[in-house]
Formats: sequence, C-alpha cells, structure tokens
Amino acid sequence: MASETRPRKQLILEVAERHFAEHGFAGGSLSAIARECELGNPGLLHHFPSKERLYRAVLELQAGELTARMQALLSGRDDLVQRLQGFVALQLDWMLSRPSGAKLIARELLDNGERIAAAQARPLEVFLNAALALITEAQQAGLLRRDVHALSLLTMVLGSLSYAQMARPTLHKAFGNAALSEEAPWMQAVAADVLRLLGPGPASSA
Amino acid sequence: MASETRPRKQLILEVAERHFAEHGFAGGSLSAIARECELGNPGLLHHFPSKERLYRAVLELQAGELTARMQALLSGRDDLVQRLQGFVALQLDWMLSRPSGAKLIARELLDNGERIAAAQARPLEVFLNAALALITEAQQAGLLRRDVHALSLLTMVLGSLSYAQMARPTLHKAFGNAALSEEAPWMQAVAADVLRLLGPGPASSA
DNA sequence: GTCTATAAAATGATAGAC
DNA sequence: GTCTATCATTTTATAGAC
Repeated sequence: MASETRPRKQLILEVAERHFAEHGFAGGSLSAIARECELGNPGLLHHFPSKERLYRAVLELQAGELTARMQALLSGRDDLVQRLQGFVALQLDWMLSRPSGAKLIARELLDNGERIAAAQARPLEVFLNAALALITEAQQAGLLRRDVHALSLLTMVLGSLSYAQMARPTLHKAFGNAALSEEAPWMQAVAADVLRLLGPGPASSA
Repeated sequence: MASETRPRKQLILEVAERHFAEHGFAGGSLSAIARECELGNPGLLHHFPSKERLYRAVLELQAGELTARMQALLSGRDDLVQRLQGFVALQLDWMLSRPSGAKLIARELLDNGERIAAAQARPLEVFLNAALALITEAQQAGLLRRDVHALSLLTMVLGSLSYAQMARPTLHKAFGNAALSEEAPWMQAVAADVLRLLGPGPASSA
C-alpha cells in the first residue's frame, strides 16, 4: 500500500539539493523546487513542513553521504599511506560525483551562525574528527610534514579543493587557461598537487 | 555646497558590505540596510538605483581595495622573498582588517554565473594575474616547489585562507580547540603554515 | 536628499475540498 | 497526497510632496 511515497520524497530532496546549492537558502524558492518536481507549493510542504526543515534534510543527507564514504574508507584494511591518499581521493570523488554537495556545505559555512548551525555541525563532526585523526596519525608516522599544525593541514586539504571548485569559473575567465575549462580534470590536478605538497617534499632541486 | 553627499554614500557602502557579506545577495534586504543607515528605503535608492547596482558597487570597492594593496606590494623595492611572503601577509591582513571582504567574494564565487559575473571578474582579474605572475616568478627562482602547478599553488594559498575564515566557527564547534576560538590568531597560524608548506620544505626529519 | 504613500510581485505557509 | 484558494508578509521599486 501507500503506493510510492519514498520516490516522491527522494525526488524532492534531489531537486532541492541542486536548487539550494545554486541559489543558497535565502535565494532558493519553494515554489521553484515544487514546480520542478511537477508539484504544487502545498504539495511540497506536505512532505516537508517548512523551508527550513527541507533545507536541513538536504544538508543532513549530504553530511551523511560524506560521513558514510569516510567510514567506508577507514574500515578498509588499507595501510596508512593508502588511507591518506584515499582521503584526498574520497574528497575529490565526492565533489565530482555530487557537485552540489560541496557548494551546499560551503554556503552553509558562510551562513553559519545566522541560522541553525546545530543541524549541520553534528553530522559533519564525525567526518571532521575522523579526518583530523587520520592526518595526525600520518604526521606521527612521518608521512606528513610535522612542522605544520594538523588543523592547518586539514584546512588546506578541504579549503584547496573546495575553493578550486567554486573559483574555477572565475579563474577560467581571468586566465583563459585551458586547464580550467572543465571541472573534473582541473580538480584532479589540484588534488594531486595537494597530495604532493603535503608529503615530506623533495627539497633537493633548486 | 552640496553639504555632505560623500559621507552618506560611503556609510551606505560600509553598511551594505557587512550586510551582504553576512546574508548574501539574495538574503540581503535593502530596507534593513537603509534602516541601519537611519534612512528610508527610497532614501537609499536615491543613492543607488537598484539592489543589483548597490551590490556591484560594494563588490567593486572590495576588489579595488584588494588590487590596490597588491599593487602597493609589487611597487615596493623588496626582493622576491619578501614580496612572496608579503603576498601571503597581504592576503591575511586584508581578511583580518576587512572580514566582510573575503566572505563577500566567496559568496560571489558561489553565486557566479547565476548573476553578473562581468562586474566582478574584471577588477579581480588584475589582482589574480599579479598573484599568479609572482608565484610563477618565485617558482622559477626556486623559492617555491616546481613540481606543482602555479595555478594549484595560487588556489591553495587563496583557498586555505578563505576556507580557514569561513569554516572556523564550525571547526571550533566540532573540535572545541582553543586555537580556533578567535579569528586573528587562528588565521595567522594557517597563513604561517601555508607559507611553510609552499617553500622547498625540510624533508629531512622523519 | 529625504520623506510618505503606494504599487506590483513573490514569498512561505495554512485551510479545507477531494 | 495533491489540489484550489487564500493569507499575511516582505520584497524591490516608483511617484510625487517637501
């Protein structure tokens, strides 16, 4: 019975994810989301009682996805080197396969304090703690430079990739560089460079 | 004559800068800005004919400030090492002295394509080109690692600092780390670590 | 330059039929 | 679950007095 209640809700979440990522919370319109779902405004509000709740649901789903990928990585029996490289690869894959996700979270970071904050800090907390623990472990094992704070390293990994995605169109316009014309190869290059930079570099050739 | 037309316009720009940085373009309200200027809505629209135009003015002012600082740095007679360190210091100082500025630009990067884009890409272009030229020069001089793309290095400098600022509250909530409780010392630490990482690292101690 | 008054549109949300 | 109809609010922007 109940025919097909799940797909509807899921469709709304998918559409809302793209929509909020592109326009932000304030800029997003329930009616526009509903329209894209071929649904009336009240029809949407039947599934999610308010704009705030829909937004939170989208955000939590995204954080959940990220955390799940992280846990899958950590539960593998890979050695430390592979887990470290896997962490950057994970971040990259997530951003490429779900381009709305990182934008959504970047927007939330900027809006933070202005709104909820509680709903998003909690799910992300698991991911962040796991990531920082991995970096610290790798530092102690000598796989990462020890003359730099672990928190800085984490910020540089997340920040570089996130910024690479959001600034690409602008950088492309400014430089006209062919390497910037498409998202995937550009971000892969940045991810590889980040990984190269974090390790105990060459320092020889000068 | 004309009593004091400049201060009014300037006050509006200052208030609008903070306001748009905090709420974004879509989330910002002309009436709220006007109220904070102790002015009526139409009074504000007399100085700037539309919300879009006010926002653009704020953005261009910010990009201009950044470019001016950059040109001041480059016109100095410092050697390459000092100019390179000065570039990171410049970015840091700008973000600390005008905390709205970087948030504003981050928001614009996310909104980009959805709106103007032309008004902001142009002023930023000068800054970005100068920054990339400096990085490339430092790479050729052996001051920066050469096994990493210059564009990646630029992205990492800007991205790390930008992300450090916008993610600080969330990171603080997640880790409860004292180093994250205040903006200035946290970002100074990240800036120092970025500088340390970009150079031809130690690579010895393991 | 700033005001009052107001237009015109869109928003999030509710009530109630089906 | 989805609809029609509607409400209350807020938004940007304009007209015109002062």
